[in-house]
Amino acid sequence: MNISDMIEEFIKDTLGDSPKLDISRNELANFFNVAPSQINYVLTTRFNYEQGYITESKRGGSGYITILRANDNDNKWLREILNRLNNEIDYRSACGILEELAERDLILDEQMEILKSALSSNALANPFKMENKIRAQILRRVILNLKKKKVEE
Amino acid sequence: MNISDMIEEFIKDTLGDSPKLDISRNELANFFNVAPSQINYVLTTRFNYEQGYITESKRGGSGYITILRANDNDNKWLREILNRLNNEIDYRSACGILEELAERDLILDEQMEILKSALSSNALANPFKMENKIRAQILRRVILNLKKKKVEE
DNA sequence: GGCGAAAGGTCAAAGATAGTCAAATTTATT
DNA sequence: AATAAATTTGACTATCTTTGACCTTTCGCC
Repeated sequence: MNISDMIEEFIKDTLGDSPKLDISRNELANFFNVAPSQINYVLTTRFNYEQGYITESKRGGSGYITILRANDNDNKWLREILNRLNNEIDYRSACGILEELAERDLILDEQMEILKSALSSNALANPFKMENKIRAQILRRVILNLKKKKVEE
Repeated sequence: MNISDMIEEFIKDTLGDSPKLDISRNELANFFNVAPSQINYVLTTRFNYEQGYITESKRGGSGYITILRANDNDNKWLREILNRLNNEIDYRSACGILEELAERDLILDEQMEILKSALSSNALANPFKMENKIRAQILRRVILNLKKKKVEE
């Protein structure tokens, strides 16, 4: 386990169940005997949005870094998208949204890819009834895509 | 017996009965006095998926290679699953399959999670027609889950 | 308001691992 | 012996971590 991992663990332990934690970059760096910028490294690699965290900070005298569990209820864009999704959406548009989601680091590229396969016409074809049937088809398509990838490699 | 065979034997001995083993590529190479890339050679020729193993690794400071036993007959298993998916499948079973897929490193954990949300009853409810409607619902559910996750953690 | 100290931020270089690929060598087959 | 297959090596690449020099923002004091 390297130092970044230990700092990550320390922060998570200290955070515990609470929704937010204030730290002092310099103190933390000092405690672990690393360059202050390594704290930034840990934050960007392990406490980013994708991992479910958001950080805020202030510089200058009595500066701080706050680590928050991400809660993006007020993301306008997401709300708009959700509205649009009350209706239909074709495959191309769905892909567009997925790409935006990935662009904004709300999902991983891998997740985007796998969802594209889940949402492809191929997967959703069967037009009539039955959640279970459709779900089976989606899963089937996902697995077929996995196999294809394997063959291609 | 050539060196690759000896490395293979060494790894298998060290692995013993346990399901996984961490090694350091450089240390191992050093121990056997071979080029580090020979470790990769041994891994790809003797510890690959067909032989019942899966490997994971991380580069950089305190990097590692993990050797895991793969469950046998994955291909057979995949084929069975695909057969089953010609019919219906309920949410619990689908999750079971997804977990197996992740367990066997056929999909990432993140992909498993996102597919679970794509396949939830919530997502597939609307029983009647229209690929596009259902797709919209799936995407909607995925995004809602993104939002929920941040709150729950 | 201006200045300087006290935070935190950025970015690129250096260090530490692991991966890839193809050439060279050795071993097995025909 | 000739050819094919497996092994061994090394140069080059990719990724993750650690460090440090330099930049920006904020606050308190004059």
